[in-house]
Amino acid sequence: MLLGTLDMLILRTLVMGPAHGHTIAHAIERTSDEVLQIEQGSLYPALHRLEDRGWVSSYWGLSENNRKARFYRLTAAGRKQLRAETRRWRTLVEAIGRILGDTSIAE
Amino acid sequence: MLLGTLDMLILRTLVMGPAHGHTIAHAIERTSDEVLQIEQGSLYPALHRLEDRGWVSSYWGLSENNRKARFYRLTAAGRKQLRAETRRWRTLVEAIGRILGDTSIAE
DNA sequence: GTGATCCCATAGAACGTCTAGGGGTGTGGC
DNA sequence: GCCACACCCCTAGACGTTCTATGGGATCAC
Repeated sequence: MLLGTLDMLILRTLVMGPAHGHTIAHAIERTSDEVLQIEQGSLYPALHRLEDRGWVSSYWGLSENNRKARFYRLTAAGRKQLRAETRRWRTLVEAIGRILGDTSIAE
Repeated sequence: MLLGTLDMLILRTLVMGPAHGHTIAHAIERTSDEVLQIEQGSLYPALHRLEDRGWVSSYWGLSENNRKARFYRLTAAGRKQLRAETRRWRTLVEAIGRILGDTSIAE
């Protein structure tokens, strides 16, 4: 019901420009104040999945540390997908918020 | 990463008092303005899971429509679990919100 | 007595994620 | 020169939740 959120986070991160896996993971962890932890075993399958679906494209390059790294770039389709997923996410959060309620009964 | 949200919603629904599966599902769907759809194939496994973990207890009774129905009641442990899951949920939503940003770049 | 609605349930597939590995390469200290 | 360490990529297999598909029984309206 709420799977696939990682995909959205990756796509969102790539809006800032192309990046490689290691960087993407750190960016997400840092921006979330370490709340979100991105395991490598989740990250790379996700990147490959996104590429298979045409939402990102990739190329080999050199990292800031002079190491071989695969960079990912957002495609037009990926941008569209991001918009759709973001909308859906906000809708879901709002809906769940209505159920949890504003009160502190369950808080 | 975000699985198990259904459990939280069920527990939250049971705060209002004991209920049976059919009612729980409808309550969640109605409160969410039909955004959330609860499939029976997700609902019943979830209820059994919650009972196995001691977060709800169940008993047979009669529904408002005079039909045999299994009612679920929140336990003390379930209440505690709900508080924990709700806190975690809010933390996650906030973290993801920081990544999505307030701007409309990706909106 | 037929159809619709209510109610419970499960098997099996699907999917994303995690655990637990494996490997290669540049950098800095000794 | 060598070693430790951080950087960087990758995958197999297990796991947990959810969905699809299906089954059955019981009550009510007509």
